[in-house]
Amino acid sequence: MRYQRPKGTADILPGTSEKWQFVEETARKLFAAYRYQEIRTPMFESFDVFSRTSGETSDIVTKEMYDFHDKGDRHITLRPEGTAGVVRAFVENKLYGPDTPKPVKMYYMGPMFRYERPQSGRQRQFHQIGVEAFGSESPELDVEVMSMAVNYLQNLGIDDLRVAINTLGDKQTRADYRQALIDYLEPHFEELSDDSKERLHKNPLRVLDSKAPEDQLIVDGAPSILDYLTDDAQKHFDKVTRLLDDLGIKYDVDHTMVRGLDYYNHTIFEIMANAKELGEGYTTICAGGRYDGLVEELGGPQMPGVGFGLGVERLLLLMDSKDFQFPDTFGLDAYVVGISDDASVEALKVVQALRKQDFKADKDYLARKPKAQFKSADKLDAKFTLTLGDKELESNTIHVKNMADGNEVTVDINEVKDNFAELISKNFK
RNA sequence: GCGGUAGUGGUGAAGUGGUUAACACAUCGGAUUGUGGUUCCGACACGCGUGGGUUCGAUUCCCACCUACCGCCCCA
Repeated sequence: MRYQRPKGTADILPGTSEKWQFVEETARKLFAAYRYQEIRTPMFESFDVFSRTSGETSDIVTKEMYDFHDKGDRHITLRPEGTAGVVRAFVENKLYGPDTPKPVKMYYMGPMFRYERPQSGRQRQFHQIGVEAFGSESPELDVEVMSMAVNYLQNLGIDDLRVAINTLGDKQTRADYRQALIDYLEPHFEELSDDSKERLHKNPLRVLDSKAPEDQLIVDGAPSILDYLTDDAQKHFDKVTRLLDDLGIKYDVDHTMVRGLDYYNHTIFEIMANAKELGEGYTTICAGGRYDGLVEELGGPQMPGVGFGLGVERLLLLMDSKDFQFPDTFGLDAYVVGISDDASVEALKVVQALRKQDFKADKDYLARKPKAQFKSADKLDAKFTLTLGDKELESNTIHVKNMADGNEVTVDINEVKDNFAELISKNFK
């Protein structure tokens, strides 16, 4: 064991990669139905792209980012999330222009990087699937994005979902609320956990989702952001909840839910699922929200946006815990046994002919004895085992056996080479 | 970055300061010279995460490091 993979990375091996493909395929199909198109952006960006969008929250930028200087002394960051890069591309390629119909709807999937201590479902290289929609302030788009996320998870067999929503309102709302929160917390300063003492002035909203029990007590009595919404913010939020009701999407309003980033406004949401593999109770699998200021922040015009991201590793963990039945994609249709050097050559031709007909076919490449070859056929879960020996070679025939019921028949070899499907329907039930 | 637990073959694992590191599964070979999923027999650890130390001798004791898992910070 000379070399090992870097800390916090994983090899996705055959047997598991099929699950990934399935999850990705499901996303592509569903997102297409919503008219979202794929965008592929670089896996690394200039450090500034992320430091800018992450809003100076020092921990994220200094501690959690995978960054380095390249040979040209450019400060590079391996993307820690999808949104910033998509927004950068949106601006750089002027997708805000009149040529692109609004809203611009895009999705992405791929690896993301965070320099953190690995735990189950949290790795340094992990994968996200996400969507972003630009160019509409309508609450309807908020709800479309949410419903798409819910649909997606349901399609993957995750049904005991909890959708939690909240609003961060507009700038005015947040400024008012931030002050109100500080005013409330300051008298309790000494009772707060050390972490929350830190957070109080840096990012007071973060105190709200502290896990420390002593903080919980104080937070319970804290003012709610819902009482500080401006008229516009209130209107937006009301519309969102009404639309969710109309669509029959169940949700809870959690006024203590916040985001670590400054660019979010109005609707934010998290979708949680219940699985003991991911910890006690409901844990977040998907998170998203509206970010009307972000395009501008990266040098574009004033252009609203909304989106979500979800972690694929956690999703897969969840599906496994629910014993989700992935479609079987690696079953073999035919295994061709060749019982001599000559027969082996002919077997290769048969295998090729079958593959051309779109059957999954394979043969032995280790010059193994017939016995071992038949074992392989069984092991590989082949539906049919075709046998070629000197006997068959002479008469230009081939032996076909249905592995499920043991029925077998000897036929002209060209029947297999020309139309295997017809041969099966003719000879086997 | 901080704290805790662990690290033996392809896999699950037992075990000991000292000649051959259990057992099971898987794999390969044979019984059965052309038919599988059962059975029987046989083979299968460059040696016990890496490096150093203690010792006559270490996989077993000590130290450092690496990695995994759990918790904290963080969670875009």
